[in-house]
Amino acid sequence: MSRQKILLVDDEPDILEMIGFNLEREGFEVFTAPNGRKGLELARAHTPDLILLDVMMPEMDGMETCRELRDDARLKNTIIAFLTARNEDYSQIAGFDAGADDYISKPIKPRVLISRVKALLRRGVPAASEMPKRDLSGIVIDKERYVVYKEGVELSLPKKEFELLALLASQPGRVFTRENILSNVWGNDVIVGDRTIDVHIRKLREKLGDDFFKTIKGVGYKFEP
Amino acid sequence: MSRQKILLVDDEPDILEMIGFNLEREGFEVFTAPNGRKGLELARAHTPDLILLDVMMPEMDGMETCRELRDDARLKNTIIAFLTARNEDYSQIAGFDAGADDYISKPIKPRVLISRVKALLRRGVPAASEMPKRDLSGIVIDKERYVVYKEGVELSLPKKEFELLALLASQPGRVFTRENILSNVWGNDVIVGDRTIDVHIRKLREKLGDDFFKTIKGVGYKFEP
DNA sequence: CGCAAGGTTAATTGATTATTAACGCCTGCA
DNA sequence: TGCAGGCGTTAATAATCAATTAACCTTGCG
Repeated sequence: MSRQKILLVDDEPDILEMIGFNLEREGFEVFTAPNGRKGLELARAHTPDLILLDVMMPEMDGMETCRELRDDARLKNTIIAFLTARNEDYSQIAGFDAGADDYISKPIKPRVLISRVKALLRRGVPAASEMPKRDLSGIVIDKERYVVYKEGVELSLPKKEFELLALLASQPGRVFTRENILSNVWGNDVIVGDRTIDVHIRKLREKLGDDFFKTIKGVGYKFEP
Repeated sequence: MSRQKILLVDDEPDILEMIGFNLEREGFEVFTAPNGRKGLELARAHTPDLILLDVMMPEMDGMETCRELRDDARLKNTIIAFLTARNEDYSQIAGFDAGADDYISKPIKPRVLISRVKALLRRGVPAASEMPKRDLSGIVIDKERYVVYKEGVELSLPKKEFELLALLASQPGRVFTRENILSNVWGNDVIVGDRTIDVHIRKLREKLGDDFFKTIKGVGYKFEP
């Protein structure tokens, strides 16, 4: 197999050099671009396996670039990871449903980055996605802050509601039985009635929209973008 | 809390020892059995928290064992994970609906297995699912999502219909008697009239196409791709 | 033809979930 | 301390949808 190609897009030359150097040392073929437009060009020219995209860039930012990348059939399946400054306001990101596969916070130690990159390439899916959980639906769940963004609008849900949402959304599409839900959100030894779950589901539907939560009668609930 | 108990059932002594050793080193209380029958005994004796079940075994295979385990009230809630050889033909896996909670492919690195096991015990829900999706001539059955795709189009069937389909499709071509069907989909102690099955079959025919369900008069029904 | 086995349809029953309101229980705060 | 408000829970009721049945129809075959 030929070397795997990585495209690195960031407006800071230092970052490009530093990360690029480390990736190359690991045997990857690295392309770098200082802005979205150039990045797009290179992506189309080389169809990289992975694209690391800084979110904040002049001229054409990460979000915009990502969307355009996703519009290119040949890049549909390319893994795209956003590089974000730590503590960046996720509500900025939440609004855009650009289609990234993972978020990586800067600054990041080269070794850590390398292993994230390798994991992404190996699995095709974000490993332990560091940050906001995208759900291809304008809904972002930030466990760290106990906050949910719906189309960029911040909602702060009560604990149970949040945890229920987080559980369902952890595997969109998967049906969780009431049993599943109880043992995960409430714990194995707590006894609460079945209706309790319904009520919380209802509150979530109220706040996030009915369509996201599907009832499978006699089976359970699932979250669908 | 006392140590969590894990029952490991596999006919290969090497595997038993290897996995068993690793699980014990992690602090679990491990029981091992070389076949389904022994496994069942041990399960009843110790009510483990998790059962790892090899699918292919002489004497009493994983599927069969699983079904029997599920029939035992005290083991109703025990987590059962199947160990399957990679690339095993899932169409062979009638245990599709035998009631397994997760599928784990062998060979698997001990470290990976351990983390899967821990996740299962912690969450009671499989993390990244290797649950088989049955694909037969344009019909895909996804038990995890409780959804069926017909030529890519998503259909969500009611519980009984879904289970009936899953049963028939678990062994395409094989005839299931009405008795078979009743005991698998409805359970041994439920009494329903004869026409009930017909009606469900009819609904399936309506939704998936007449041709898939063949009636063998005086015998039963079968599913044919 | 007449029976046996299934097929069809629509109505009925039954189970499960949705909804709403109410009740404690905390927490924060004057 | 006592009040206000948010949260989690439950109970009661309504609404929804699946499951079942009953009644009748069709088909194949002796």
